[in-house]
Amino acid sequence: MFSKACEYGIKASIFIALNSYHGKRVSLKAIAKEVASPEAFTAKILQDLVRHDIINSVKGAHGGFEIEKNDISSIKLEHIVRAIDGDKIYSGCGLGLQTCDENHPCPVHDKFVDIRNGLKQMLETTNLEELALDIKSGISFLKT
Amino acid sequence: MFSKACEYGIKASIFIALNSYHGKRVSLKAIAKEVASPEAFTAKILQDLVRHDIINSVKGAHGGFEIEKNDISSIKLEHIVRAIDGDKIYSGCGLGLQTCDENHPCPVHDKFVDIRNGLKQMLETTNLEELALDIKSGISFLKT
DNA sequence: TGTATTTCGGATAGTTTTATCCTATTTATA
DNA sequence: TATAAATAGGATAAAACTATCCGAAATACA
Repeated sequence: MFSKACEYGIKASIFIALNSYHGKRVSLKAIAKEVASPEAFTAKILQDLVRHDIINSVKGAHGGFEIEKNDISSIKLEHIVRAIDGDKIYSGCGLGLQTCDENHPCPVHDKFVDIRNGLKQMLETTNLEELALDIKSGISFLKT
Repeated sequence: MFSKACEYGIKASIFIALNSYHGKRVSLKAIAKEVASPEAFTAKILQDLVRHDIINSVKGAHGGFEIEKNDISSIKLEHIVRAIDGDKIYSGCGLGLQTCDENHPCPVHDKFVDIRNGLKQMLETTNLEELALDIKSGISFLKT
């Protein structure tokens, strides 16, 4: 469903949010360890998220990544997915037709639209705060 | 959502079904043209579908691909997707966790399960006959 | 100021997916 | 039987995705 890059990006963002909530900045190394992702690859993804203004980075000693406390609840999964995977999930026909709409639908257009709208809805309404809180309270997990 | 291979496989199967409905066998060349897919790559995918007993092939002059008329309505999209992409869509965690279930869920487990169940439901209930009939009546299209 | 720490960014490598090419094999028909 | 038409299948190439490496730049702190 999501690319590996996107999976890592989402998990990393949750972990950063969780720590930023307590005013703690986290390093790449700590992130990669906590979300079980390859460090160098994760670095690339975080750079991407920084460029898209979803997370902040601080270089140098005691540097690391963080998220503006006030932003945590307004960052939706959608923003992360768009930053990393682009519009792929949103646009485009389920069967790869160049133009696929009500007037010229592919064979599964209607059925596919329903499912994608569900995914869209989910990504647009799920924010980092709720996901981070679930981790904090031990309801959900970032690895294993 | 689906791999290219899967997209081509579904469209090809619909086109074959459409023709088998009228007792017409179709060639690889005709299929690739009608579904706008690369010929050689499509050949590999069709071989796969033949091996999985979803479509039949006939070698030699006047050969081609066909589907048992009686099977057209019982072949679900699920069968095609499974043959080509395997269990990928069904199994596995949305965020790539090795174990992700009710007891040890990833942060998006519940939300993800809902969406995947929708997809699953769609693939399990959609059969080749209805899709082929929509093409036949000009309601939907296989290319462009 | 020097050093350790840490992100940034370019280059490169490995893996999977997508796509092509060529030969072998099978079959209908003249 | 010879020939043309098709699929089968192995080898290979191209592209995309995943992953690693290393030097540069920035920063805190002794």
